[in-house]
Amino acid sequence: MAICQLAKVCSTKNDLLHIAEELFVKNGYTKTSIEDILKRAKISKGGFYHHFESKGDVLHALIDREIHLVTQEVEKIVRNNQLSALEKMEQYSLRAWALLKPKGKLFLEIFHQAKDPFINEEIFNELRSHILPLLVKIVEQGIREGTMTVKYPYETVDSLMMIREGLVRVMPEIHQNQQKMLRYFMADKEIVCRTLGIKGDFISKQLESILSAHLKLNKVK
Amino acid sequence: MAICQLAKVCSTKNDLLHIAEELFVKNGYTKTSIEDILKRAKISKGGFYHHFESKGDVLHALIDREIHLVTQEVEKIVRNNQLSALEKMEQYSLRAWALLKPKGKLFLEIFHQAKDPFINEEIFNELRSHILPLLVKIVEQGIREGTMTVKYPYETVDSLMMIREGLVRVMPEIHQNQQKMLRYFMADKEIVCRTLGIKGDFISKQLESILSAHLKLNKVK
DNA sequence: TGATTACAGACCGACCGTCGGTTTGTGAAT
DNA sequence: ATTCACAAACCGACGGTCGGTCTGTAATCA
Repeated sequence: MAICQLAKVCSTKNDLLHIAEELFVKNGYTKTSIEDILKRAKISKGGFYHHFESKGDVLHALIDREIHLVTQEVEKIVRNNQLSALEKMEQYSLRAWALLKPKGKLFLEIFHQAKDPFINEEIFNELRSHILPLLVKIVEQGIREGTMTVKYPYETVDSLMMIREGLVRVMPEIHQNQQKMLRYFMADKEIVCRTLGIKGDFISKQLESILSAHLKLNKVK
Repeated sequence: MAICQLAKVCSTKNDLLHIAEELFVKNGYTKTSIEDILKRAKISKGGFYHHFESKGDVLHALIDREIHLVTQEVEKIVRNNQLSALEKMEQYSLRAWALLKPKGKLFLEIFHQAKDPFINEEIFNELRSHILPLLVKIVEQGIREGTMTVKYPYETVDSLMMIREGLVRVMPEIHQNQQKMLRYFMADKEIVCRTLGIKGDFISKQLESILSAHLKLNKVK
């Protein structure tokens, strides 16, 4: 019975999170009122505020949940002793570009493009505090291995992340044109190579797969 | 009398703009209510909405005004036939970093650091649509002159602007530490050189002046 | 004098968040 | 088994803020 009660508790909170996620994605954060969530969840204001401190609290919970997932993914890459720094950076880059897909599965993927400055700011800060240190480790490894030459690893990686963040903002515009998308992708690849002092080819094998995924998704549209 | 009347009109509207600017900078856009502005301007709601369509309209007016100024400045640099592409880019870079000063004069300079995601989004889009094409012209000139090597000028410059935009967001953090500031500045310089394929030194003469300006301002703090 | 301009201020509706109160479940004492 | 004490989950009316609208009005101009 105690377990049942606990399950009920979690279920309600999860319901709220789930519904909020759906509405936030569908209508945007600012345009979604708490009452909208209540209506769908068939719960009262009091019930809502029993589980969450504020509307922003729900957003935080959603973002935290997914940032955690992404962080774990990146950590797995960084900790893999089998991989060279180049391979690690390649895997991360592919993952990051996958995040820019027009139709993702994660809340982040969709939400990051929701044009809601509040959310973008939140996600940007969270990614910066969690992912940035991990990427710096990769670059430091690259420097040790002699495949990268970077004077200011932390600041450079930070800057590269800012580009990705900026790309998210302009993605709606870019997605409308496959040629554009391709150019931005190639430019990004070039920028990463140059800023990190990587010589030779980088991201070649899986390039087509990720690109074709983008293009396919655009065709479906 | 007609002139007097017209002058009165402009004066009231300018008063509103001026007060709004002050309050926005001081308390942030979202935290400044229209009534705050009315109180200071000693005007009624009706008066306000006679001159502006909405709260956002005031913001637009303020941003537009200053974007126009910045655009003119950059245009002056781009159109100066005396300058090489490198010199133009150098001048722009210095100007851009001046924008990151903790205490600027322009509304943009202060406001850009106001932590209000809405504003940053606005300014980002405006800068992108007005400044980006101008910078692309510089890079194209650089390519013609053989001092720059860029495969995707538009996308690359776009990315560089995204970095500057991102820097604005984290400036409050960076400004607290002179060493940090210096590293970010140097990293930025390096990134610009590498991504644009610039060989040799870039931004050297005026480097100290702009840096010392930053550092002095920090000391005063 | 009629029309337009430049305001004044009451009012509206949407929204976030609070608060006192109720129900439901839980564990212990009787 | 029943009662009691207590806490967690939940209800919904309400307060207060804020952006925006609407009607009224005084001055000015044609």
